[in-house]
Amino acid sequence: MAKQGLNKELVVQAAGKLIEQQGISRFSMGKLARQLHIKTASLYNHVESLEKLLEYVGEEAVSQLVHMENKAIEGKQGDEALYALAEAYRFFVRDHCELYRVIMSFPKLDNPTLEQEAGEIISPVLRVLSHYGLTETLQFHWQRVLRAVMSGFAFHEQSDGFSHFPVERDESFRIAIQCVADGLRKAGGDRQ
Amino acid sequence: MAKQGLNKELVVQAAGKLIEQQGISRFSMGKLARQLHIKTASLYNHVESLEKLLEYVGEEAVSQLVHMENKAIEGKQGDEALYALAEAYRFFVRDHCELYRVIMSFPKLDNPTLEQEAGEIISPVLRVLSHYGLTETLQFHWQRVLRAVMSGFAFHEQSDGFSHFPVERDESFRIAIQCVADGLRKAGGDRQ
DNA sequence: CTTGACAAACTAACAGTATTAGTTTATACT
DNA sequence: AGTATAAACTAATACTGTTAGTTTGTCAAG
Repeated sequence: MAKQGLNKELVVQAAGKLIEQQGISRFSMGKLARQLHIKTASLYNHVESLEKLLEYVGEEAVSQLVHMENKAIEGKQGDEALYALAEAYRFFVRDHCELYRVIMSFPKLDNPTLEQEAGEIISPVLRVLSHYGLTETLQFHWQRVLRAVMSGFAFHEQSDGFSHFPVERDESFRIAIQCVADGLRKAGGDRQ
Repeated sequence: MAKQGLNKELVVQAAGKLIEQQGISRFSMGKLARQLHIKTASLYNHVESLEKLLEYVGEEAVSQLVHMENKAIEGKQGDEALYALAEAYRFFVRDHCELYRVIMSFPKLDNPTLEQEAGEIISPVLRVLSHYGLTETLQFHWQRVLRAVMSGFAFHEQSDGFSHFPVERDESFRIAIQCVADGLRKAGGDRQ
């Protein structure tokens, strides 16, 4: 009624906040609408559907993650950059686990926008790998390896599959990244 | 009406099949009931809720996965066992990706039954690690590393975050596991 | 200043969701 | 043969996302 200056960006932003607060499982169009002081149906003036909305929220979250990764590695090289990258990923998942769930629940990345964003996602990873003297082919392979380690570790840590063991998770993380660092040196060593 | 011999096990089993066929996003109590030729409300004679049902389906899926892992590594040692374990994990996720989504979507593993099953999950991993001469502490750390690599790789491969690169995913996988194998040898080497 | 266009809110309705309470019914055991 | 019990049922509730059609507010052109 009051016709506030509401648009798609603000709706997506509010959705992200609500998901982060209450968890994705308790999120609904109705709750989002109430938070914005409009009726549920009015949301459809700004987003096409719940599915699309979650896609937008996910894209926004990925952008944030990539931004933090890039900030973390700037000015760094070699193992220092590698650790900084992995740590940024880990802390993002820790601090925004519900948003991370949204990203992970995407069915398939056949979306053109996401496909474009895939380049963004990989960019900081390739930047870190560039200091290890890999062939282009090996860069593609190791980019997969590194991303698998980062996301696998972050996911398990977040879902508590790790907790009840009598060893520090920080140390497990250090060992995991060190393992990748050693592998990278071995793979690129003969060209440096 | 016909009062078939329906019980919790059969319901969970049918739910798993339906999820695998149609995908978790298209699953509902109504569809499951129709498949079983009963009314939706009758399902609640066998399971407490949708959430619980998915928990049971997930537990069943984890059991299957662990069984395949154990079968894959039996009679093998060292790197051969390591590769066999990781491959079993990878192929399970590839062949049952919708069930894998159910497992991954568990909020937190504070469930006592899941906590118990956590031992099962880790058992084949520890068995593989036992050949590398690690201290007990290091075994706990490397169990986390290995599981992170396996699930991280499988997840990314399944969600297509890997596909559009001009290098083979099999080779990326080989490199990832080789990296862990080298790391394990380095970590356990001084005690063997 | 009025008119018109347009976006953004609304109401009303629909089909689908999980779930509960209360009731019938078939089977198995005393 | 009678009864207890588990498993089906019907009916109802409160929510879910979504669409169509309608009112309303704002901004720009005549």
